[in-house]
Amino acid sequence: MNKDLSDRLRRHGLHVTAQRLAVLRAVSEHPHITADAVLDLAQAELGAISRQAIYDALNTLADKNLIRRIQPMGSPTRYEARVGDNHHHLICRICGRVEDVDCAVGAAPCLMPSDAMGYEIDEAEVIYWGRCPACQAQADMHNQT
Amino acid sequence: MNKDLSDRLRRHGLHVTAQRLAVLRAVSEHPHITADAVLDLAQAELGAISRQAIYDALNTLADKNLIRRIQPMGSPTRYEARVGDNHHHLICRICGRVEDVDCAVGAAPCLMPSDAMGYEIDEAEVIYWGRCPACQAQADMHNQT
DNA sequence: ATCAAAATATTGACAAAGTCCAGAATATCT
DNA sequence: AGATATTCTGGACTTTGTCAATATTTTGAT
Ligand SMILES: [Mn+2]
Ligand SMILES: [Mn+2]
Ligand SMILES: [Zn+2]
Ligand SMILES: [Zn+2]
Repeated sequence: MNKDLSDRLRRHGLHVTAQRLAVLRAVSEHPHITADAVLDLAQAELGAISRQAIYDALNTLADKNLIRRIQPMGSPTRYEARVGDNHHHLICRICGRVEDVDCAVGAAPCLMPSDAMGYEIDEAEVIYWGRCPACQAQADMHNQT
Repeated sequence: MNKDLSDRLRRHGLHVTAQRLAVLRAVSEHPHITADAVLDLAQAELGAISRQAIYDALNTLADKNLIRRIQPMGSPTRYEARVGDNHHHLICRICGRVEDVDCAVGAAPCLMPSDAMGYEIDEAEVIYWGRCPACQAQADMHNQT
């Protein structure tokens, strides 16, 4: 319930506000959600909340690592509350579906590129692009002779 | 020279125009360039070219796989002419530098996630995030006691 | 409970990166 | 030369997000 979310905020040194709770709940319950969709959910929950408060909350939560951003090409930034496991994503080129994928080799193996060139790497962001089963079926329909 | 670029266009079924040549040259000679920078270079080369023509050319070239888009967080879309080798990128969180990195394990090994979930995967996009050597040095300066 | 300081939220303007439009003009290919 | 493809103009418009000044809320110490 709210106790859980409040604690998460407090543990990270953040004031607990209705706005942040609504945003954190929206992201927790809807993985890979856009800021716009968060706004809709939060407005439904609170009656009113400013767009700026949404962005403030999302940015603060991301800064404090309570949530994570992903930014697929051609889509606005998306947010998820599943953090700390360096998991990857699988995105359909046709319909935009996003799936979570566990790290391919084990615990964050992808942090090791073939040559780090002196960089101090803290994250490997991996997106697999393809066509989801539904969109494949759809395409097959179309190709029927 | 121009012969090379023209052939690349023709081979992909595209009309050869001064605008497309200028755009393709800009991208080929400046890996990870932004649309805005392409506009500057093309204007310098041709005297005049519309912003719309830049985007038309970039989108057409990307559609035909003559160039590739990458879209790092917090930066506008970037374009590069190095295609077909599924190479990765290393980006500095501080200054935004972008480096090419060869595929980690061999020939596009990353196309295999731990579980493809029925997706038909055609690309694995990998971005390593970190701090470049210069930005590390800068930070160290600051931390000097 | 009360109160002040610090942190947040609201509001409205603003900005960046693109897209869309639609007819007229031009260039390319065969 | 003729058919087709591309570009130009240039403003309006959209989406995603930030900025800055002001108002409100939260927190922790009385
Ligand atoms: Mn995820
Ligand atoms: Mn590259
Ligand atoms: Zn799909
Ligand atoms: Zn750097």
